[in-house]
Amino acid sequence: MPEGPEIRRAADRIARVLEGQEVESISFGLSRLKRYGRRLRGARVLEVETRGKAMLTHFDNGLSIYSHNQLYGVWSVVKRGELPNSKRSLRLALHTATHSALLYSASDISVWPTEELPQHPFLARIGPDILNAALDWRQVAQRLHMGAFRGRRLSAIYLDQGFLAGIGNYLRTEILFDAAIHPDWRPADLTRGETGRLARSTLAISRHSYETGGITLPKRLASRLEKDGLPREQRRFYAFGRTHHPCFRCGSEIQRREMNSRRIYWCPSCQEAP
DNA sequence: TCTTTATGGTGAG
DNA sequence: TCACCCTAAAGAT
Repeated sequence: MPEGPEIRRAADRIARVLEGQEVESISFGLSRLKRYGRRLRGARVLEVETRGKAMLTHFDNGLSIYSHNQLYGVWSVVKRGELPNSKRSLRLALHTATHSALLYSASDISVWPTEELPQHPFLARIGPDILNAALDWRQVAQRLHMGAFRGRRLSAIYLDQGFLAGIGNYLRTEILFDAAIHPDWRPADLTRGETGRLARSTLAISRHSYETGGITLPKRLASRLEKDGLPREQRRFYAFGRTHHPCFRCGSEIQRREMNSRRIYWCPSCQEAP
């Protein structure tokens, strides 16, 4: 569940069963964290929030858990006593009287005094959260033209969490496709109209992905493809993972390229190269 | 049993 | 840009 929208949905599920509840017991799978089991038992969960792909669980005793799922972490929320039989390694198990929130496989977990969280090396350097409702497209457009970004290629900017936190490899591809802008462009060379279009797509695609649980295609197109019998994985994205398949807009073959060992996809007709 | 791949991130040069 | 860290599943042998 790696990108911002999926992390935020997991946080929503966890918040529903944890917020306001007392921790009956909590255990950590990583040995360096075991000592916190005792310190968090009996604390009450104040809030579960996300900052990009990082999740923060705040307790009423002044401590917070920072967790980042990287590529592999998976959250599971179950009724108390219903441990899933998973082969994955259990890294965090937080139990209330009625439910358990379980984090598997993640390795980037730490416990912080809440007031020191701003000093966390990741949190200290990330940009605004892509799902922050107060973030408006004009601010995104403005960020694209900040000195740190305006001369770099969009393909690089859109993976940089310092630009906007929560975008990952599939949102990068999907946002650029939706805006019909090739990943090799630099903000400095975009017209005003293109910048605005890109900024709007950035927010629209991210928020849509949050609402649908990771589908970036518009609902009408997605349900038409479902009627056509396509399996779920083939009716999620405009371009991501669709190498050599026809573009949904123009029929051209979607292209794929390797960049920093990450794959990026685009339509050569809809997204004109610089 | 091996190698590869993945929706992520860091630090050196 | 590259090497590396992290973990698990899928694919190749």
